Amino acid sequence: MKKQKIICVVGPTASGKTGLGIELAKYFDGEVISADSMQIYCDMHIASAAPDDSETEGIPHHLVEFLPYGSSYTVADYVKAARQKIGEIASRGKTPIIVGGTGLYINSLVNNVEFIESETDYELRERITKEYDLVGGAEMLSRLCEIDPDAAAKLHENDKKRIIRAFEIYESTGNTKSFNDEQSIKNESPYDACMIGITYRDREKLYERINLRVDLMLQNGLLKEAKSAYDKNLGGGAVQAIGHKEFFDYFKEQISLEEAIENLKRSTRRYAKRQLTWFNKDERINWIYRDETESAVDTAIKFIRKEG
RNA sequence: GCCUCUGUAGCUCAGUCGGUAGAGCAGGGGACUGAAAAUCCCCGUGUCGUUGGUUCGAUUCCGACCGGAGGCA
Repeated sequence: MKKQKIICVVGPTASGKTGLGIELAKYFDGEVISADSMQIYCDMHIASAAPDDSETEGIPHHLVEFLPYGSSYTVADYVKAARQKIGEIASRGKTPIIVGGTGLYINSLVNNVEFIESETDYELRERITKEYDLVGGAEMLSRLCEIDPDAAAKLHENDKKRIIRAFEIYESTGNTKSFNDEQSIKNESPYDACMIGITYRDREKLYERINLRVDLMLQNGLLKEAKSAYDKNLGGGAVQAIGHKEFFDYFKEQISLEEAIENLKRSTRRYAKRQLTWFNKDERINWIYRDETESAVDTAIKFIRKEG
């Protein structure tokens, strides 16, 4: 079977992924699918740095700003939706270009991780969480060790979310997490992905860009957007967005605006670092360093040509 | 000009009654399979301002000098 060719543009926040994705789409007659866990939501256009119509130059962008603020979404949902979009774009004879910074989403899509067809059971999760809070992480981890020693060995007793999830999997499917993980990557990926990574060699330069971008967001009305998110007071994935939550303490009059802005810049820097950790271990990625190359687009095109 | 305080990690500062030093923040590294912009783990050697002196030994005590802050003139 011939594999579907796709292009993936990854990298830390503020590195220029969006712009590169659009340029590549123009060059290869493509359409963009976002791989960003925050750009999926509505009402956080500024904080999530979702592309403006003025930027996209008519290139269709998929999986962007389509979910109501306050709803929940999972990797499994994302992969399902992205696969469908890839199929649609390909059937139009266009090139699918995945652009985004959410490592988990990209990896799961490209590596063809197959998730079990089932909804998240929030009641079950809550029940296990209560148990965790009652008996503590060490006890929970040792219980996990009884049923799934492989998974337990990889977890730290403070890794609450993952310990809980391991029990969740066991109770809802009857299988262990390590068994499910193994099953999930049994089938070869239907995609032949050319991975392009974009960043700065000099970390300081990336951080300068981040600081600058935060200032720009503020000029564009970030504070107002954050305030309206704060007033909504809803749950869901969007409340975790960097760019809103940093202002919540300011709205509560617990910190100054300056402090909030500093916190926001710091959160963004740390996030960028985590993204780099994620992508750096992926050997398939062809890296472009913006501070060392004349034209990121030309370099990217060369990489893509080389891989066919 | 004189007096007082001060100079220790990128920043703010502890500390060593003389045996070459440690916190917070910043930062760095790693992990990641249904919350992932989330979550979790690990990481502190720096001419102790410079230079002389005392001492077995000085970042610590003494002197001079060079920065910084304040006070008196």
